[in-house]
Amino acid sequence: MATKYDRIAADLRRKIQSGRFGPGEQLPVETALKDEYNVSLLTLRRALDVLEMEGLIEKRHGHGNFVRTRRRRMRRSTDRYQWEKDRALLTEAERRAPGVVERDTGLAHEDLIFDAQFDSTEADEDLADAFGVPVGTPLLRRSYRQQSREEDASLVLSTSYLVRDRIASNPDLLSAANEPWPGGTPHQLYTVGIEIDRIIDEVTARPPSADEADALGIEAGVALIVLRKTSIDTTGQVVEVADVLMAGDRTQLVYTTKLKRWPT
Amino acid sequence: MATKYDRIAADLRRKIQSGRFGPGEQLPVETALKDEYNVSLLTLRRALDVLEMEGLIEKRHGHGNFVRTRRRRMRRSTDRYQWEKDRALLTEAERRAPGVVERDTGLAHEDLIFDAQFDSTEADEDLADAFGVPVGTPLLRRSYRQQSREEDASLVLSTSYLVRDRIASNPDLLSAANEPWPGGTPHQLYTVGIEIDRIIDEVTARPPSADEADALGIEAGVALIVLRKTSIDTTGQVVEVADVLMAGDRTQLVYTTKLKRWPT
DNA sequence: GAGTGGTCTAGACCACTGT
DNA sequence: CAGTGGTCTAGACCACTCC
Repeated sequence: MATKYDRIAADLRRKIQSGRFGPGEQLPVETALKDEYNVSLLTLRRALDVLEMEGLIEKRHGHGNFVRTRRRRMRRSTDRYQWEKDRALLTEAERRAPGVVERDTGLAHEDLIFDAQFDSTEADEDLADAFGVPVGTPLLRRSYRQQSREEDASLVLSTSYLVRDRIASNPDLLSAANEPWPGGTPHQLYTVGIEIDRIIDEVTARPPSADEADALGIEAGVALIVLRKTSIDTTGQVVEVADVLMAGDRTQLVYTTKLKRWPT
Repeated sequence: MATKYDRIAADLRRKIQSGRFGPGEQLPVETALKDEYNVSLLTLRRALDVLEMEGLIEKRHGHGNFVRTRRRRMRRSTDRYQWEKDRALLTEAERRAPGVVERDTGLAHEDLIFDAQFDSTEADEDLADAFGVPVGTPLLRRSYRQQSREEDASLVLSTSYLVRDRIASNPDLLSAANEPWPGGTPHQLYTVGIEIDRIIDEVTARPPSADEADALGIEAGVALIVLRKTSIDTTGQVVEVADVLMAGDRTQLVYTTKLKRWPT
């Protein structure tokens, strides 16, 4: 037999999906629902937890429980990679034009909060393997946060790693004070003679940890898209490894695969 | 101030990540932990819920709470699309060789459970938009489940849509009895004169609904990768739309983007 | 059957949100 | 300040797992 809270959740789910409770609408208060279903408050709240986890409702402390409305999604397509690379060869004035984030989100520059922090670290086993360098190799770690001002929620949290020795010839690259860098990473690498040849995206998903949920401004019931982006230069060397975290409910990754034609 | 369960969860998290409790190891029983932290059983269990949601521990009813071990991941690369397309031109004997799922998972055919169900439906607004046809257009819906026998957990749940009229010239394509079809969808389409030119993957993530968690054999604390795969033929028409659900903790999608070289 | 986690209750008190 | 959800307790009883 299903549990009480499962049956209550199923009933409410049905009412939401049938439009009995519409998007954005407030559910009856918990004490009323508890009486309606003849259960204890805890059991009723357990049922609501289920729906929250499924992303169907949103709990607002001191306010009420509301049916979730669909969020606007940021589309992040791989076109961005070619676009960003091409931009690296433009003049500085041209590179100062709106960047790749504005392109993905369709938001104006003023609506975005940008934050960068740099520090030094050493390659652990995972990163050493990704870069093909010995464990302990000095790395530059760059943490970025790109947040939409209006929604008060972070869009993207990314941590980028570079092998320190390979970029040290341009000291400007070592300081977060120069961020946001016009032209982005492709241009930064260009200044030290590196051209990116291909980029490998590895995508998984998982629930956010407490810290990540906080940093990304994610509510319960939102999954995390975890993207490891590996950039390889024209000599076949891995030059950048970036771990990118995005809220699953407001992000859509788009990948197009062009297939070779059959022989006629 | 943080809540009691948050502080307990943080303490246990630290102990897990520091190796104080190693992978696969059983945590102390709940009554012991409750006494150790001087809280009620419910509060202690709330702390464990947090860790379960983060995928750090696994609760086994009647047995104990265990530190999660990392799962083996299925890599699903876009190479599969070209590989599958090329296979459509082979002889039937060759097409009967292990298919794309075996290729992704590295599992033998005998280790896989395959299940297909076909039925008829009509294009709703979403699908009509995707196909570029009027709402109400008759569609063939094909639901597939591919499951690993040994892990007793479904790997992939996918729902594929085809415009019925475009494939009806080969009645064999309308019956699930002919699944698994040697050579897969690319060969099926080949029999009605369709060649796929490119495939667009749109990736998002969200928590599973109760049904989906059940169907995919997912535990709490696992996110769902949701992939919409749109196949476009050489005339620019959308020929197949598939919604693919995968467990986020055991799937890794791999996309490689080759960039054009800078002019020298 | 002994030991484990899962569900559920009734009630107290705290914290946040709006007017 | 009234109304909402959030945390916490102590204790009862049920369901699963393994020996």
